[in-house]
Amino acid sequence: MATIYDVSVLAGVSLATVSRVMNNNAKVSEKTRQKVLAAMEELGYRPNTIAQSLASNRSNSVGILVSELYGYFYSAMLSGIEKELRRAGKHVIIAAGHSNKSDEVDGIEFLISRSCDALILHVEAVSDDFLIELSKTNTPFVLINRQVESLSSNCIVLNNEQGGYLATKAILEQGHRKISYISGPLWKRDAQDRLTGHKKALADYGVAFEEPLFVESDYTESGGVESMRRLLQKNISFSALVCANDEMASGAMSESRAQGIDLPNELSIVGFDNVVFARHLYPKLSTIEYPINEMGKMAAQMVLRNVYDIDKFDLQNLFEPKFIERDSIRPI
Amino acid sequence: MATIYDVSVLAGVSLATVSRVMNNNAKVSEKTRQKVLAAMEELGYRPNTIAQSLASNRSNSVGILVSELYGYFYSAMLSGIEKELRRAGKHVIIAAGHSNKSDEVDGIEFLISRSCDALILHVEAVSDDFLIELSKTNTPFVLINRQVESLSSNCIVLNNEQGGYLATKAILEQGHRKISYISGPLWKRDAQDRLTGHKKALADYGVAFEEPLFVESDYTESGGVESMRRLLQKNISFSALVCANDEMASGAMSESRAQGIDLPNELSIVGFDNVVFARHLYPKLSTIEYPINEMGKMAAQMVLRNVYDIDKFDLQNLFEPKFIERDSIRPI
DNA sequence: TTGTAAGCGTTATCAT
DNA sequence: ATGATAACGCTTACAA
Repeated sequence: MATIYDVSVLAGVSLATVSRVMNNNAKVSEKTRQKVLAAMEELGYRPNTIAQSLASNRSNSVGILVSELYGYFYSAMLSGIEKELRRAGKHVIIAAGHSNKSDEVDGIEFLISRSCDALILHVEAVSDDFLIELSKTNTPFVLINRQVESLSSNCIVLNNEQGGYLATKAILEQGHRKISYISGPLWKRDAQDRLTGHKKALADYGVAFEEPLFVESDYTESGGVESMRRLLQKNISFSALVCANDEMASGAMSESRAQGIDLPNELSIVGFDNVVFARHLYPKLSTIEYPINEMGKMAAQMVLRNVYDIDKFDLQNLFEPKFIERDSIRPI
Repeated sequence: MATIYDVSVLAGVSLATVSRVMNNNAKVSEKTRQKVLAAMEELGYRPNTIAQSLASNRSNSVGILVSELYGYFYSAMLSGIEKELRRAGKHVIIAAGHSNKSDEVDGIEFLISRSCDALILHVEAVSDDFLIELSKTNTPFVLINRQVESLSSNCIVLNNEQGGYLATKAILEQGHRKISYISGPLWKRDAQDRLTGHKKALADYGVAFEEPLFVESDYTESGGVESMRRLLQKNISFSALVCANDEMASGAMSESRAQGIDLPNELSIVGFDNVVFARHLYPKLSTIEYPINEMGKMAAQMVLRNVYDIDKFDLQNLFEPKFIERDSIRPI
């Protein structure tokens, strides 16, 4: 592999000059620039990025920590990040945190030891205080899906409350008044917010929130079937169901059908997240779109701007969900 | 950040000795080792991986090229790769090739310029000759889902023919004899192989392959609905349908239902790939499992063994699919 | 077993 | 505008 030295010899200039034309950050006469370019071309020269990093103290790489590599949600996020970063010539190093504290901490240390210029983190288990401490080190980061007050300008979040509101509103507008709700685990902020939105929508339409129609679950499909079973056992009627995510909606749909309920005629259902299989369900699930790909893209732009001083982006911290109408809601 | 120099001073030894205990590749007396370890601990020393790479000409990183970051298939593959590599202290750099030649070539060059020690490639557009040329450079690679004869020991592939065989066999065993087939694009090797398996199964059961029951499509959901429409228009009856992937099966199911066909009673369907939404379909789709996560893991092990000389793995090039029984096939 | 010192391929600070 | 040359933090002969 040709080095900068080979180029300088062939072009008959110094190392420094070659470096200058590569980074074009200093004045080089057009004539020598051409000589150098020609030499590079002839040698098929490729700068050694490792050496560049060592010398410049910049790795041009950003570390990404996601909970899992697997699945629609994270892959959409990664895809948004990678595309944007790659376009700017940066690259991504990826680690998984598996939603537990020690893996998350390990992952972060790993990424830092890899000399990442910045981090994009989707962490769940680590504490706010840990993140605040981390912000005092010299590796800047942005947080996706996590709101830490004192770091808020580096946080990118979805307006979950609004999403919860929209889901329930869509149901209410079709005339439903007896509406059950399957929630995510309430220790999670997003589950809380979605529920808050739900309640607000009910209030706006003058419908009382009824405790018996509510069940807290765990965001999984099996949680959905179990919750549906519980709801049905109570023997109180309801014509619609809002689920705090699509997984649970899928479970609830299976269980409903198993119990002989005709979907969507006897029961309207709405989900949340718009995961990929939502439109493969039967009936096709109406749900709330979670623009995670966009949010990943924004995270990338945020580091491009804050860390690499590429100033052409408008930054945005809060993303708005929107309602996706399909076939799972019927007027009453 | 503390450097190896700081450690050596504090421990009262030379740089070289510190390096030796880090890499424990040379004899160091237990006493000095302890001194060094203590010094590292005290300083919170973290080796600078960039400098290590430059000096050792090893980056401890492996480049991954996938067609897309987005979606279950690739995320499952990445997840398998990352987990295995990370455990060995290597890390992954990821690029996307978008199934087109120029992006694939760019991606590969990008990864090489990042000094990856090895590559794991899932490429579709690039030619065999290109890959053969690439194998002459000094960056070794393994190929997932691609068979190149002269590189076969570095190829990891699924036995697609066997998968096609199993899918059709499952249908045949339920007594079906009029079986239609929606194929993937036949310029793709996997589509060919799956079809070959299908034909072989038919032959084994003494059923003739009938051209009118065959349609070539494109592996997409909309291709599935369109193909189903074409099949139905022909007005020849069939009691079962095998689809060369789950996407098309999903499309075919929607279209069938739209045309008033009662699934699975009037039509049995089998898919291929076992993508995540397969079990969310209604009826839950019986399909062929594609162990892509395992294959990713194997790719990582291959690199670990061939490039990093970690010798504890049994390598395997061919993976066997298996039939997943769910609710979409009924006896005739 | 331990130390010395020459790289690794760049960048960046001085001079010129 | 260009050239020397000292870092950057580590590995690895070669000596001792």
